[in-house]
Amino acid sequence: MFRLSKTTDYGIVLMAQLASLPNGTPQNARELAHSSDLPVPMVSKILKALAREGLLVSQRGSKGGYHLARLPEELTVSEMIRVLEGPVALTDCAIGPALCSHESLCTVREPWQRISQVVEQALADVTLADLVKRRANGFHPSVSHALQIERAASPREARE
Amino acid sequence: MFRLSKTTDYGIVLMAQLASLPNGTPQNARELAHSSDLPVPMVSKILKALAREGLLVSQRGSKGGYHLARLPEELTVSEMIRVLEGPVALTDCAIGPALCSHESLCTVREPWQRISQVVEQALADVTLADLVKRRANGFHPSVSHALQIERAASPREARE
DNA sequence: GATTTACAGCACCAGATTGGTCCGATATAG
DNA sequence: CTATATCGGACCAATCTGGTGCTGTAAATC
Repeated sequence: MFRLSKTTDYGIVLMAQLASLPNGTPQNARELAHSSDLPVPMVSKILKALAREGLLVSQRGSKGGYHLARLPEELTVSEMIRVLEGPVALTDCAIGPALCSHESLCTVREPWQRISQVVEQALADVTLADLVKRRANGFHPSVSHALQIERAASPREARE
Repeated sequence: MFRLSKTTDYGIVLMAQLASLPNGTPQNARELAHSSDLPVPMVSKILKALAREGLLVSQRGSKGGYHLARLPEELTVSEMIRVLEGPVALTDCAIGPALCSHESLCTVREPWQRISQVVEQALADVTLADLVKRRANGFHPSVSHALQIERAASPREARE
């Protein structure tokens, strides 16, 4: 269906939740699950994965929990997706060579690689900090920036 | 895993195959399956869907088959994906409002909508014709064009 | 008009995803 | 030191999507 899995979706929501409070404040799985209204086991599992991959730091024992391993400005959506569901690529063959038995016949592999790079780049242009910016001013600079670029630069209608 | 489904992947390969021969020449399911080395039942099913959705025209009876309903230049990757797997959006909540029970709590919905639009736009910038262009000159203008734009316009490293 | 050829729709199976439980390890509080 | 709170990992069940196959029906040819 070309959607992010719930695991990833939830994971990013949780990261955003953690990013919205002062860094260093540990938050435990149950609290996070409750404040975002997500199933506890799922949240627990996702947080473990994020800690294992080094995006979160875990603290055991009472008063323990998780906190961000890096500043929200230093963490891109692309990276979070990569950690939670593997490399960003629209097709398997876009990841690299020798992964698809049809390579010799298939004429669309190279275009897919390029398209995947464009998508990856778009996702790499948005940081966790961008996701957390308040709607106070109703604007998210870097995202809408990227959108403007895309729109202005390659209007298909105008090319044809 | 954030991949296109095989259905969509195969579907686009098949469309490309059809686009690479003179329009109007009908090609049947078995021939297409054989020339792209894909399972016949799958190919058959995909072709049906594409015909039902108006991207292909089907011709029954002997000497029948499928041919493109439009010129390859007039058909975007975005549209093929939409037909084969639904609207392009990274999360359900990016499609529209009132689809997720967490909307009131969730702070990342609007950013997702914008990101999805960027991705969609990137996919809308590539036409079926672009996918079929031969590697003769080793270059795919519009795709690499889009990539250049992205790269040049928003280098995260330079902004920070 | 009978035969052949090919599309159309329905039903089934498999593997991934989601959500859950339990127990062991570890750090803090008192 | 002991008790408690929390992470870490293994394992499991239900659901859902995606992939596959079969049978029926329409169209073209001869």
